[in-house]
Amino acid sequence: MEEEAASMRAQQHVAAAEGRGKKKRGKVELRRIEDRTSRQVRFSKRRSGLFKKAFELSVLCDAEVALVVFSPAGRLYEFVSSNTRVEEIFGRCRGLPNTVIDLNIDAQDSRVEYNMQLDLNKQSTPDSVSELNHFAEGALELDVNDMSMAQLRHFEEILTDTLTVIKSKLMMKMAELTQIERTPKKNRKNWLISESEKE
Amino acid sequence: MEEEAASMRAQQHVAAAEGRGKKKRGKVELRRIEDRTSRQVRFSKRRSGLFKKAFELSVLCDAEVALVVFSPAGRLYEFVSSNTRVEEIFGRCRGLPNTVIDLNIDAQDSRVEYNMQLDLNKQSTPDSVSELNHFAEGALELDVNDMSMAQLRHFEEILTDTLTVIKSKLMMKMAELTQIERTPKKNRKNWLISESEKE
DNA sequence: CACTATTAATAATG
DNA sequence: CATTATTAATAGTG
Repeated sequence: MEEEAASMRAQQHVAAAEGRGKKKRGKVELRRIEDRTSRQVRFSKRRSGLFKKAFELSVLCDAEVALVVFSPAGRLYEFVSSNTRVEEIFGRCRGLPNTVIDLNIDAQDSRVEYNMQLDLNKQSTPDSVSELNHFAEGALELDVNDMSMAQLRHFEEILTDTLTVIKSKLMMKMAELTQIERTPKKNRKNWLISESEKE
Repeated sequence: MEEEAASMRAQQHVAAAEGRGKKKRGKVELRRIEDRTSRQVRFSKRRSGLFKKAFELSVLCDAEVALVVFSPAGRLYEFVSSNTRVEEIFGRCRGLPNTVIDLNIDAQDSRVEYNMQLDLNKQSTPDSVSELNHFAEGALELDVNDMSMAQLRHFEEILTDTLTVIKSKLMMKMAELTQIERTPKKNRKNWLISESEKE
């Protein structure tokens, strides 16, 4: 009775569309759930699972993950790993009135430590990156008229210096990693995004 | 080796996970995988699973799902359930300059206008200026040695972006002071401004 | 990359 | 909303 599962396992990525079977417990046909109540329940459960998976991927593999889900009711749920490029983009979603920022990580198992580390529900993350985010947001929305020329220049100077330091650190780190890296078959030169390639 | 495993499935709350060093099959500690090869493998597998889950959620619950994943190597994977508002957000993600935003004031980049529009609706206090200055000064003394590659890149991006804005504001201020102000430009396309929608 | 033993997710149920 | 029976995901391995 596992032949279906076996065949599905062969094509992991896209397919999963077969799902034809009896109404056993843990099995579900992959099509739109008609019953509204049931659909809502499934949505909540699966959304939690999906966000958890996204979180795990970001932690385990040090990947940058951004996930946005609009519920059928139009509610917005989002998850952004702490250090990602698209964070500021998703930040625009927060302006929506019906916005709900949700990160439902099960805090009852052994992953509590990491939840505390990456808890996005709390705004008081003592992370330097988060502080920088706040800092940047504030800078982006700062009224230019409230800053004098001197202030602006001072600000610019500080930012330039910091950026210089960051860039040098980046280059050192890159050189470090490329040196350690021992995979000849894959060209890992793309630290800047090139979305057209697949691996 | 596996003596403690199977029979009891009642325990769901595992608080302390650090003491157990057994390498069981389906179990993994939720922390960054150090081995690069292993991490890459895990990334591929879990990415597939995550995208599959996202796809299933979108189909089953008729939800709008948008998922973006940057691999540790910097490669971009994305999934968008349908053409929604989210899609244009992600479309913006592709177009985001990730290195240097070369913005000169003569070009009248939309970003500048975006910030100017914000200025009209917002009243900043002079306190925010000094606050930001303090923040920026503190940023200089951040220990970047402890930051990961992704953090550094993100940091760099934030700084670059902020610096660009500051520079443009400087130039605006200069232009304003020297009274070479131009005629107001026509309304350009909004730079990712989400209007309030609800259902 | 295919396979299998485990764990994790979750559909149905109380 | 908690529990349980199933299925699905996946960690380790050849």
